[in-house]
Amino acid sequence: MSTPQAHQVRVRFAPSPTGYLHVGGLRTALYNVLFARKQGGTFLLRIEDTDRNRFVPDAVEKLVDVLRIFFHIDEGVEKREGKLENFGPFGPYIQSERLPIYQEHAEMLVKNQKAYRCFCSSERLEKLREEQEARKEPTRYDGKCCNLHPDDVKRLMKEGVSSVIRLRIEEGNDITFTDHIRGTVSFSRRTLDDQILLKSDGFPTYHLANVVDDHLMEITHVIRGEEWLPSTPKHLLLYEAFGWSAPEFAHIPLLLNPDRSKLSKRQGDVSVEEYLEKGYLPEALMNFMALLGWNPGGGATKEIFSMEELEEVFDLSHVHKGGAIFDRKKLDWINAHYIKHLDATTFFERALPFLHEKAWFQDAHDSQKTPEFLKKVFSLEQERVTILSDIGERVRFLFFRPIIDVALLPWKKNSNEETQETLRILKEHLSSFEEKNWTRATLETSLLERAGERRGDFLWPFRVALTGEKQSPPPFEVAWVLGKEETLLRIEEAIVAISDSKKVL
RNA sequence: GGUCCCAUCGUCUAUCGGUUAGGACAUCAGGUUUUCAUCCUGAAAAGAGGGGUUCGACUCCCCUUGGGACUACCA
Repeated sequence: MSTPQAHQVRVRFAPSPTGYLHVGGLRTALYNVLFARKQGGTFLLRIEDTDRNRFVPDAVEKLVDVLRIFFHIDEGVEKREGKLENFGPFGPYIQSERLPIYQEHAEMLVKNQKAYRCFCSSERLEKLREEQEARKEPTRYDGKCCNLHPDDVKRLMKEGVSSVIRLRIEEGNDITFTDHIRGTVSFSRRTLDDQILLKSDGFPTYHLANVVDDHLMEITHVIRGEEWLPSTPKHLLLYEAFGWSAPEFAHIPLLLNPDRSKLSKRQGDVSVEEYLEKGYLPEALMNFMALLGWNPGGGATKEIFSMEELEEVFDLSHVHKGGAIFDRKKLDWINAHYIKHLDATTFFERALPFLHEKAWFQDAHDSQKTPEFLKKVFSLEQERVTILSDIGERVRFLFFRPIIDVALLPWKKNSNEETQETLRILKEHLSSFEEKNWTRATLETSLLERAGERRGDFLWPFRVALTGEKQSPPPFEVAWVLGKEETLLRIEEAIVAISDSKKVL
């Protein structure tokens, strides 16, 4: 006999496959994972695909792909050799593969009078609801079928009239439970509807499937979004009807749009895939999400947490109750912070694919696509990009010779002649450089020394000549990346440009 | 309409009856050997309102207001 694992914490993330992972879902998953790890428990993934009308091809595969970038899944579904597979002792973990289980359980409830067959058509239900709304009454099932004679049920079934199974909610005490985040929550039974458990197509509704699976999979803590709080009493009633003890609940606050409504597609990016594609780092995303609604408490002001640290300190008791606006600016800051702290090699490896995606990069010269060159470019970029897809955008002049706007060249009130003279001095100075001295440090030291007090006079035309821009990394760094030959060429072009402009005048 | 949840700077939040109500993002100002970025310093910025309880409430209770979620054969 194996020891009963009554005290073993088991939590689940149970998304429905919509085609992409919602950031709110990612945070729910994160809180589940953190809670599980802290307790030394198990985190499982269950797929709630019980709505055939919303079937999206490959959605489960996509979900699994994204999720595994962030978390290790102990039980559930994963891709092995490109194929979806259930793994773990309580499978299958995909609800559409568990239909008979739900059907049996629903029938069991009917047999025990805890549920009943309802033959009302969708049309009748819809009309009923409309009438109730018109009368400003609570919309709910009127109980037409709740006391059907067994013979009638038999007859209707025989005739093939489509039917659903509804939970029978009877008079009784208020339903009260303790939520880990909200404390005691209480609902009156009278406001509860006779919830549909099994749809006419034989698929379970969320309520049935969720309760049956959480019980069968021995889930100890249900950590889910606050939108489920109002249906928790129904779930509790279901556990009771089955004669099961219910798991513990923790309803975490919602993620909000800037206008404080539930975070939605309409008002910005909600798909985790999109954030990843834009170059938000998974670890930055985790850090940011953890802080939306949770903090370590105790007056701590630390804001940067690795996943390991989070697993260490996370605690449901420090989860906030109110919803949190998804603040993109703060995410940007955290992401930039993580990027800056990446070691150069890692940054290079992770940002490179984003450069390869740029259409303009394809037109760059082969010598500018070598790792040697790109590493120099990236060293200029690391402290300047917020998201990885920013890579290269601000420094295209490193790949393509800029067109010089002569008007931009002079520093402050300097004349064209003075500027041209400066550029000549620069050219001469740089020409004398030996190739082996063409390093970042040497260039900086040497140029600053040559410029002396007149830094602006020197560095400004230098920058414009090299970049064509008013804003750029320091010109000696740009020169270092470009190399001696290209640098001298660009300076010469600027000198010529000034001469040409004089002729026109 | 009904049920439930929530309420500290613009945003994320600390505070678990006694604090000059703290931090971070964003904003603004200044500095860091030219611009951008980084970095540093500083500034402005909050307890929705009304009742209680208490020697003392941001903190506990009630009401009001405001916001949100749910109210499908969707999850």
